[in-house]
Amino acid sequence: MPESPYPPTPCVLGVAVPSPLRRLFDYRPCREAPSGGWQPGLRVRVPFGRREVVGVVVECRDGSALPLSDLRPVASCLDAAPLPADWLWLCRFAARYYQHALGDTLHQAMPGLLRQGRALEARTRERWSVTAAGHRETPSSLGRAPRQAELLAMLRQHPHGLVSQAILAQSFSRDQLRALAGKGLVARHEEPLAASPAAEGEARLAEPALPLNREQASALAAIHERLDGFHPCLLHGVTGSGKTEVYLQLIEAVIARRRQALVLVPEIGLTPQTLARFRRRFRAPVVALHSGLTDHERLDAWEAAASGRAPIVLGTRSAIFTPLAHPGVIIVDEEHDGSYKQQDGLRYHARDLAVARAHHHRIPLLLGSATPSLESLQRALHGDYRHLRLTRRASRHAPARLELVDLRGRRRQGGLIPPVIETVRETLAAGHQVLVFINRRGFAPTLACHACGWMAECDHCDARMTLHRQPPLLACHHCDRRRALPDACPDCGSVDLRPLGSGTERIEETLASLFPEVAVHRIDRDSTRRRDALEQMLTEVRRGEPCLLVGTQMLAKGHHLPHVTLVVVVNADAGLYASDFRALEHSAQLLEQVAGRAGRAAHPGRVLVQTLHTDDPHLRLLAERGYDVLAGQLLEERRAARLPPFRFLALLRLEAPHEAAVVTLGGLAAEALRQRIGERGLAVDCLGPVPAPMERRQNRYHLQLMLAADRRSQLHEAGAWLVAWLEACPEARRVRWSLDIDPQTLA
DNA sequence: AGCACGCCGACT
DNA sequence: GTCGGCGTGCTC
Repeated sequence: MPESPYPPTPCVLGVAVPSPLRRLFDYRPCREAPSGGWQPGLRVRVPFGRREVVGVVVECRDGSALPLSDLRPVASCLDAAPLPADWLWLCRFAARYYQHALGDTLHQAMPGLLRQGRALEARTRERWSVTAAGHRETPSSLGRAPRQAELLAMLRQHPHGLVSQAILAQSFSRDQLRALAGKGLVARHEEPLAASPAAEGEARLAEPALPLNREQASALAAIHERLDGFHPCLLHGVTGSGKTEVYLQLIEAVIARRRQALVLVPEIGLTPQTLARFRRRFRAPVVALHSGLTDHERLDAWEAAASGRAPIVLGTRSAIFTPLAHPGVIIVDEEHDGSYKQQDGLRYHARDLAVARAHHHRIPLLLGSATPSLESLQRALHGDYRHLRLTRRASRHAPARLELVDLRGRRRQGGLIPPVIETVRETLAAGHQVLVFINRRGFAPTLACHACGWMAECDHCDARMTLHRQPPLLACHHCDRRRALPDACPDCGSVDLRPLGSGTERIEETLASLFPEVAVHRIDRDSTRRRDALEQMLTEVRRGEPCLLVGTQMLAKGHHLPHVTLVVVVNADAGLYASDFRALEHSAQLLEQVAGRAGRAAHPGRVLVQTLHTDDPHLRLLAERGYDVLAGQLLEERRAARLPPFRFLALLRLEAPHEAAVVTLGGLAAEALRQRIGERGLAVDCLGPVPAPMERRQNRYHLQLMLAADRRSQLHEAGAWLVAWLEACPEARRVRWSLDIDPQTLA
């Protein structure tokens, strides 16, 4: 039998197709095989039902469970080479771990243009700069080529080179460039189109590294000595202890080894300032991935990272899916931040995927936080992660202690009690700035009738509507419903309608009337809706004039506010007494973050925390001994209560317009699952079904079923079985359901 | 998720 | 007589 002259062609391609169906679809290859043969990772256009979609080849097999004659052929192959293997690996891992459809996972992890079937091509620009030889060269030696001499002279004016476009615009030619390059006088560099366009024109000089204190140096050394191999570290450093400087010097070491650094920051952390700090620091391009990019920019960034041309990639949650040709380190800043968890679709946690990815690549992983999540802290204490601590602040001052202020029986003015207002007055008089923190936007949490007790409620949710004044309306923060303010109580007709409680707008109003002589800046989602509004306000504030800042957690996280010396927390209780088992952890993190805004520069700071529960043991522990001690205590409580991180959870959420459908399905699913758990002898607890904390949301009923297990593998098995059962269950077709692995909140 | 098929209500 | 509501079923 003569050997076939063609590369072996599999009979069947297992293709992941963008759909919630958790299985592959088999196709026959099309006539023209891609040059490298059929391989996993190639995008294909395939007929699917009555339409054509872009899928990804995941398996190349000899046969199919279906008769080959039933298979439809691939319409066309869209790639010459497969999409990056590390990307494909991560998507497959995430789909398996989060029990999500692979086709859907791949689809959402791909830049939009690739989803649409666009070709993946390297889009770069060339930069030309003078070589050492070019600097020594005397222009006269180019006597017979005056244009080349002029070109060389021009390039000498630009120490960091010029992009081809700029050179050609000066009516020099590509031949002249090539001629100089041929003589070794200039050199050509290719750089990603997506990187650092802001640096164009401005001096591309790297800013020098800052000197490290002993703790920073030893943290850096600990990572530096093991740049090869999986090496997870928790960089646990108080606010202002210089975590970022450690990141920057680590990145420097990584890119010096020609490897890439992937840096994740929380959603509100990727500010122009952060980006500018990275770009100033490195001569190498910094590629940023954020929501403001166009589809083309996003694809360019992806390609630059995948090809290895982007040494530093900085992005939010979804950036964990950026392919890397030469991964060198993954850094997750503020690793405890809730924005790393995707709350719909593929419900992944970017920090957890970062751990998996670093392990896969055998590279170091750095998780940084002043207030680590209990998950990461436990792993560090247990020795799974190296625990690197930074306890010293760069400023002379010790971190401000929380001072608990008793709200009981005190008259409040816009939420603040007289002694607190007095302290605000003194601080402003001393020429400093004050930050007032309240985690509620709007004017007041609701509008109430003083005659009959009626409160404004949302028609679509089990929730009160928030009163806004700018513009005046009632808004539901759980759905997008808005209503005009009623003139009278809809129940009793009384006109005595009053705001109940305080939000940012009301505090702003009160403070403006109490302190007419200083500016009051409100910073929340409503006031910063306009792009750059936040940056403008912060720039104004950093000028240092005495002023009042009123804001939600937007203001609490990360921003450097050197002139703030007093922080007031209007009400610490809201978060402390929520039903969610992570409520305490999250409010402690938030309080510590807010407190960290006080006194970062020349002056020491104070933090006043108003509460009705000055005797609350957790709050006192936080105030008296700080986050770390409280976190230790919380870990013990979690251990005793058999909650994460000592146990693993998965939450099945069910939702439908009609309550009956959800309740029926919830009951059936729980029953079926319990039976299965029994049959398989799994140590998995199935709790519920119970109504979700807010049963009705956007006019849909929400129910949930909790799975808990000591062992991940058993939780995974139970979850996988439940998902398969639901997919086959006819009653589940009219109910929207999703399984949330490692749920962050129970809402 | 799409997308079509299919069987019942108020309109040019 | 049709346009269109969303229930049900299917996608290699």
